[in-house]
Amino acid sequence: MRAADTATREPGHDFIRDIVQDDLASGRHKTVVTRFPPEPNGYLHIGHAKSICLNFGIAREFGGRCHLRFDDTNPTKEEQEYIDAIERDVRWLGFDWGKHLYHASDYFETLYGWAEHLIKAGKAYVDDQSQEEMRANRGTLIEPGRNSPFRDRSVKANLDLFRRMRAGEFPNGARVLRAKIDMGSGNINMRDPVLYRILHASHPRTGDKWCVYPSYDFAHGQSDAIEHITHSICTLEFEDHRPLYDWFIENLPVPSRPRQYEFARLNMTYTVLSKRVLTLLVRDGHVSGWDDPRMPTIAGLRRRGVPPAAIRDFVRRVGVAKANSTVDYGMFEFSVREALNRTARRRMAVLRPLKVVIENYPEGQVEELEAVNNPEDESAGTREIRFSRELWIERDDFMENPPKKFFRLSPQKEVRLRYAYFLTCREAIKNAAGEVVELRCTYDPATRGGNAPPDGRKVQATLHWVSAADAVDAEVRLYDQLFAKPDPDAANFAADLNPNSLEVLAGCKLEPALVAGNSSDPVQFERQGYFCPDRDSTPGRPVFNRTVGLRDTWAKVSAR
RNA sequence: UGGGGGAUAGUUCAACGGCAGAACAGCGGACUCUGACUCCGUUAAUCUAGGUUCGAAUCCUAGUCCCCCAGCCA
Repeated sequence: MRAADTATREPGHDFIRDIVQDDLASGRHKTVVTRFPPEPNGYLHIGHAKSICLNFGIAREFGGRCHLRFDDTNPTKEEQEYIDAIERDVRWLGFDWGKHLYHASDYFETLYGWAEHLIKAGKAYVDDQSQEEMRANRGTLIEPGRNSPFRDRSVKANLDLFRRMRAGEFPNGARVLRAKIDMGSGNINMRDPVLYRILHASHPRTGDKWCVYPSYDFAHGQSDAIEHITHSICTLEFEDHRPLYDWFIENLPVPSRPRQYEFARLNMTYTVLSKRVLTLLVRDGHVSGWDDPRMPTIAGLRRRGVPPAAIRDFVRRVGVAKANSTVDYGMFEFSVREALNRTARRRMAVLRPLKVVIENYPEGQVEELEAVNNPEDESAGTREIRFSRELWIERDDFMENPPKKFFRLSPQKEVRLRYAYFLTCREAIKNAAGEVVELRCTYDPATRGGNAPPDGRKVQATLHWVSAADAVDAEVRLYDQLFAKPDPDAANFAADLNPNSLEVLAGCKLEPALVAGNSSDPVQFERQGYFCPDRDSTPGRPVFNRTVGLRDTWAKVSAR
């Protein structure tokens, strides 16, 4: 596991870490053992990252270990692709399960034996009711259920039927194995929950060996016990499964007694973290795939250029508690910018180009000017950038009739070209439609390198630019929120999709250093944001993704 | 009308009977060859009503509001 990136900060504690600490201090446990238990039926998202950081983080902080365990009890929904993606994403986030990679399916034989154990103890029975009958007899939230007519079968009959279920004698849905607990319980999970169902389906790991599969409830706690998990940490919706979790631990000859603790799952504004919805977004083509840079999946964030350290930092800031909450997306962006600011090389790129011709700059002359790679990191060094008579600047950096607070270029106004010269706009040339298509400007040779001239003249703005003769054309993809509303409706998510979540810019002008070396590292386009090369790039056509924009005070001021 | 949880600045999280604090967001300023970064300042909260106590966010009582549970999903 990688060293804490937050070493200089408070260690950070929460009610779960408090419990772990107490259990260690009191001697209840010698070491802490946690687990991250994904079901391989989709890709991991930022909500899972919270659980991953919690479980692996606790193991690291308290000198214990954390298992990666696939909760693969439903072969009708699970696929090898997801298994591979999950392993890749957990590793990428910076965590390592060592040799502790497990699957609930590793325990199918043991689990099956424990089911027979329950039958022999008179605590489980085979139920022949149809799904509809079971539902009808389960009662409601306020009315108790009714016992199944098959509830009092003999142990012998139950054993025989259950073994024939396993042998494949019955079709899907014909019978289930149920625990005999209490159909009158106020907790619906205790109303004779299903332990095994018949599923004639091929499993990614066990193939066709089984046609009965344990339910989540019958597999999870027992898997924890087999692995000697000390603290089984899950989300709030499993809180009322805990009595059932404990019931199995108490009624089965399990090798250890894990305990379950629940915390509130992560929610973010403008974001849906529901595997069902994410799956539909992919399936119905609303996004290009699980790793579409607009997706809140780990794979999407990675392609977007978000560093794993930013995700860890975000999760740490959000904290762990039991109250349902929705985190402001801005808090995530803050963590992303903070991580990138320290590490990203600075480069210049013009996204929406406007031609500048410097009338007093000699035709054919080219100069090499020195530029800093990262002001936050001197060891990143410097690079040379070429300057010439014709340049590209950002369209947004020129206004013919600027408002009062506009510091950038306008007719007769002087600005600095970053690392180059002071530049004054002399004339804006328009096309027939009245659009500005070119700026005629002059420069001051006394300001070489961007330094203030001897007369002490100052300038209000510094613009980025790219030499036209040297610029590399590129495609740049700008992303906005996938959803237009801060609280999208998961039940009808398509209606809340942001139609402008992707903006593709062609003909962007890059400084050549951006395509030299073929690096996949994140970069800052100065004054604009953090970007990273996309895997769609080809040698002739680089493609960049905007990870996140820079904080933009001007945009806020100009909007008022 | 059942069972299980939860309510502290706009947001997220602390405070574990003893001065309600942080981060993000906001606002104002300083600095600046990125309207970035950084720095400084600042606005802003204990769900309600009672009670116990020298003292209550914290303990007790009664309410209010919010979330989860009726898959052979996890």
